[in-house]
Amino acid sequence: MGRTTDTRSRMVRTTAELLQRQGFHATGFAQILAESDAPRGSIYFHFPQGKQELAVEALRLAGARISRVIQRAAAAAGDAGELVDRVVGALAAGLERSGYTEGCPVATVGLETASSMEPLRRACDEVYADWQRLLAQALTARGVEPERAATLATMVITAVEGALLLARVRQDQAPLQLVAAELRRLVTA
Amino acid sequence: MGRTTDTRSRMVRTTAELLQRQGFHATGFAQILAESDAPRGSIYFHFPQGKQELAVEALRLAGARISRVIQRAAAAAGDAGELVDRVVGALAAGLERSGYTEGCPVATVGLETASSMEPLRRACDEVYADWQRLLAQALTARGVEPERAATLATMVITAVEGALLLARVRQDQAPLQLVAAELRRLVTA
Amino acid sequence: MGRTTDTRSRMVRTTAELLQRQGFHATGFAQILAESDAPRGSIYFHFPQGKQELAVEALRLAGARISRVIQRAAAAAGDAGELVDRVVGALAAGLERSGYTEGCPVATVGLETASSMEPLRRACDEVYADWQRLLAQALTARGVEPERAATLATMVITAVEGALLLARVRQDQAPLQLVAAELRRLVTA
Amino acid sequence: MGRTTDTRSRMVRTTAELLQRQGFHATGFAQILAESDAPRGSIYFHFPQGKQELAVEALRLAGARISRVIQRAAAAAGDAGELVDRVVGALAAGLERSGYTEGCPVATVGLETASSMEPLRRACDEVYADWQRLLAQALTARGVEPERAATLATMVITAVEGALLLARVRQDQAPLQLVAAELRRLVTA
DNA sequence: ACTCGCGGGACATCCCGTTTAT
DNA sequence: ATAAACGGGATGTCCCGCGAGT
Repeated sequence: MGRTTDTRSRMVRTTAELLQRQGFHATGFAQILAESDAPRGSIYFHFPQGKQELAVEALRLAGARISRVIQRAAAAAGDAGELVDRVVGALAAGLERSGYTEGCPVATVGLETASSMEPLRRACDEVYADWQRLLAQALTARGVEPERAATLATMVITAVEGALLLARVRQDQAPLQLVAAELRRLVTA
Repeated sequence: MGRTTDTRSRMVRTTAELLQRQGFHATGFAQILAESDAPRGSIYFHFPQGKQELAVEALRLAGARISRVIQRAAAAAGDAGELVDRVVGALAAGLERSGYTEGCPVATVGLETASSMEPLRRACDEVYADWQRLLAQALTARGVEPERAATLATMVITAVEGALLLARVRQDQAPLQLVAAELRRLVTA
Repeated sequence: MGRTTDTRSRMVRTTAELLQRQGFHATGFAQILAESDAPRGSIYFHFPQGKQELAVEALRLAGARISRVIQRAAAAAGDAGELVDRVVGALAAGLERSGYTEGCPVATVGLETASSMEPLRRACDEVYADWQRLLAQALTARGVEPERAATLATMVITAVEGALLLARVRQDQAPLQLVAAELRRLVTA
Repeated sequence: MGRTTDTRSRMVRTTAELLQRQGFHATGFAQILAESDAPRGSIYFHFPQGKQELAVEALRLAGARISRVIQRAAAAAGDAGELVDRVVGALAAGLERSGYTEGCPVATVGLETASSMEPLRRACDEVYADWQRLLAQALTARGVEPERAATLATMVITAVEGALLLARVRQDQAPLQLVAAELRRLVTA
């Protein structure tokens, strides 16, 4: 990590946004360079492995951002139900703010992965694993039995991921809210 | 006229498969033509609007296939829990059989959609709506109160969609099974 | 010639218009069929030699239309100056009416011709020769010495062709009017 | 930087030649690249707007070449008649040398322009305006009254443009020589 | 640390012409 | 006379990756 140049981190941030909105194959360097105002010559200096390397870093950045959302929710929430509410609320707000284009920052790439994109698949996997760990911890801290917490954390992630997908495709927050209500009951049962 | 229109439907079927595995932008005509053994000159005869038109038709076909899975599960299942089991089981089997490449046949495209791909987004939306209707009907037929059935149907779809995503990215059926168990309890409560 | 079908003559008329506006290479069958509302299967029934055959016929039709303009002007004009005025006036009106897209109906194709398009070049050549004959006749009939009439007819055609080109490119009738005035003086000298 | 930018100007020069001979729509990148021995990958580096941008530059280059012909003729010519002779002579020589394929370097493109090709139309317009200015200056310098010089300059251009068209279509220099003789008399009157 | 220019393959699209069947 | 389907080559465009030159 260390001290990255401005150009480099601007490229990563822009790429994260574009991957979230369009996926890997629809995102070209032309757009990345234009939106991050970076020079073409810098790509293979900063990212010798090319597009995949840049994408992996962008996915990690985007994943970490959501991790922080979960941590903040965990710090602020009283009970498990409120935790779910805060997390879903933050995601729903982002989706709506972006005109239903920015859902889960790793889902699109995760679904695009083929055998030639293993590093990307792995990066997505780690992001989900990280979120699951954080959620399970937060639930355990609220008195849920550890094994049950692990199960519930996975359930929350899957349902929210699916709800983000449906909400985006329908251009309507309803699925997110409906799922939030169900999950609230589930985790507080 | 020959034995035609065979070509056309072969193209649609092949495209459906490729969209499921790779998404829209990673799927090129070269691959579609090669795998469906179709002549290049026929593309714009059969699909004057080009790739999007073909993709819309492929998505509808793929959506209808899952609709039939749901209907068969509804016909065979005793209670609501068994219904969920059968649906998830079929999807999990497909995912595993394909080496974790064939998850939901419309999710990838749904997440790739930008403003210039409205017809695709709409097609995905309709597919999900259709599934939701079928599931809600099946639950109502098993004694669930209609409004609750609608909610549960959406919940089932979102959780399964998310589970298909996690399972694919993790290359492991565990999320699907875990979600199936939770949903079984939820719909039979 | 004889009695052509409706479809056939509609195709020729539409093609004439498109050749005048866009030239040969920019005019495709798709557009011809759409604008003439003709069925695709008719092309090679009516025009076995394909696009060039259709274009040759269209050029002849368009050439004959201008020939009639010249003949009408000759019939109505008093002196040679008025003759020039009437011809240029008709062409200028057509150019303006079409939003500066319809200049000379054969010039574009004439300039596009390569060695593989000999029939087209010849058709254009004949059109110009026809116009020159008609103009020379009309001038001779007004007392101009035959040899001089031939020269002046050619001069009128070249200057008007050039003026149509400049007027179109400039989107302004000025070059046509200026040229008309000069030619009037020239032919009445 | 190597010996670069050589490629770029070679592309422009080749394009100018092809536009003169075939027009815009008949000129493809394949031919441009082959005849200028340029790498395919450089097109959109040197000309981000694509074919139109390249064509505009080619038209300007070709226009400037004729401008120099006019300036040289003006420097060398004694009276206005000789000026016309020298200009027409140079154009006629080029036309004949090329086997009646290279007439006016901008006329074909000028006539092909549709609404989607505005930059091309404008480039042609400017070329003609430039020639007209140079010719008018040269005539004024030879004692012609300024307003009359402007008119005559336009007349010379239109007649020569038309003559280049007829000569090309007829594959015969006669129209050019005939027009040259008439113009000589006109400008020295 | 960064840039210019190359390199050439792939993309979706659209072309004109033909064949086979009415 | 027309239709349906093929046939495949060509179009302009855009892609990602590299290397020589500071």
